[in-house]
Amino acid sequence: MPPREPAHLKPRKQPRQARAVATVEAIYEAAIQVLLTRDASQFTTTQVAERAGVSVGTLYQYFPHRRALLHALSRHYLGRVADQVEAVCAAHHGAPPDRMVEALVGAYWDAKIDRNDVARAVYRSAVAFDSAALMAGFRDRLTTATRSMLQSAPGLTKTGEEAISTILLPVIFGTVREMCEQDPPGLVKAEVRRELVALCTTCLEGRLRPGAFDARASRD
Amino acid sequence: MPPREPAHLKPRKQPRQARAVATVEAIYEAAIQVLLTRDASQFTTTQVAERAGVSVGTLYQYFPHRRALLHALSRHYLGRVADQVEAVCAAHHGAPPDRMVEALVGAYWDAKIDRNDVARAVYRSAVAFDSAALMAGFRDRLTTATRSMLQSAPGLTKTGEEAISTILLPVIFGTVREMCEQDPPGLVKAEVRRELVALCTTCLEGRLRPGAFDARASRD
DNA sequence: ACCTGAACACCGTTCAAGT
DNA sequence: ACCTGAACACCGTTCAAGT
Repeated sequence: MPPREPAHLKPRKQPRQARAVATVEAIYEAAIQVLLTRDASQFTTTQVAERAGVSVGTLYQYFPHRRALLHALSRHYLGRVADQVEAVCAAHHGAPPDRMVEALVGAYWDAKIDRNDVARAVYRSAVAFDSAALMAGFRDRLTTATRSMLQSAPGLTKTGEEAISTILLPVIFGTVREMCEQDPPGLVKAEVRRELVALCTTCLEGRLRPGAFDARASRD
Repeated sequence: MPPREPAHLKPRKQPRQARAVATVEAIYEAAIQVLLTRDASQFTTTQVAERAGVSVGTLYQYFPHRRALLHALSRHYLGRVADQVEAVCAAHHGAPPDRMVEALVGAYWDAKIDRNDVARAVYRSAVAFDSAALMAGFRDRLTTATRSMLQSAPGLTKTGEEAISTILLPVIFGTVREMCEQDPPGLVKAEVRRELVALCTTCLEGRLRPGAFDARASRD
């Protein structure tokens, strides 16, 4: 379980009946749509409620204020991405280092880029209000999962693992974010993804003890 | 000269007298301060005007609406960053490839991280309203400057230059952005910067024609 | 338990009046 | 040429009334 959110951002109450669940789902979906319109300052509770097909009062039954809605939306989405990346990392414990990197970049890339629209909406909402704590928690989860995977790598020293975690994650997070926001043609994205994997792999190989290269040589 | 901005975002009029120039400066400064408060949705014209020590009416004399103010602020700042990077790129035409990379990363890093507060404010304003065109123009300027520098590199083939431009800039932009927003301790930042330069240099070296390594070997 | 929508305070924007 | 601040429309949020 991630840490509880601060009281002022907590959802006001949980839906109990089925139609209430549907209402909350509709509000989330509407929020994403509205966030993706040109001017994010048009993200008004009125707009969201209207698009969700409920009255403002209903929205305020579940979310104490606009920021709480944005917070819940980001939390929901970032949690899912973290789940996916954690699973992939866990599945690659003990794998050859280059496979680890490929898996990590791939998992994060897919989670973000495949739902490009949601990712962009969340990036927007994340700056529209202050979500530093939320993002920090997200980064922590991925950092922990990554480091624990890397620590299981054959031939990677402890200092090598530390150094690499410092640079690897900012590079991956940052590059993927750039792709989400620029949203270039598919071919360019594919090239960037390939190059990113290559870049990170090279970076990792520089940290391996000499003998450990063998684990890789057997592949291509 | 960069391309003209769309009519609806143009500043309403230019200050002519000295006190008017001071007024506009004060508005920019106040806007940055307000953008840096916890909740960016509190970026209200009332707040900005109050902090700048002028009345709302004055603000609206120069900026037709809130978004135009944000746009002008970003434009002003991004223009300065692009100027700096372009100058550094121009100064390194014909330099050894690894010096080029170091200079490029360094120039971009310094421009962003040294004025961390302004950079964060601009990142916020850039998503608060739709600034896709502004950002695209900024990227284009830096891409052009970078490619023209790299084309002058001894031993770099044309396809090598293209491939590297595709990956190099997203990685640098993305990583620096992560650092601006996380704002980790100085030591961590220094390490990330060092590693980023190393990463990009390695990436570049992989594209050089064999003989060209000599240009580097003579350094360390 | 859930939903509604009128009501109030506040912010974006305008404009008539001032120096 | 520049500045002011009251005025109007609209959005965030509440709450009394409904099923």
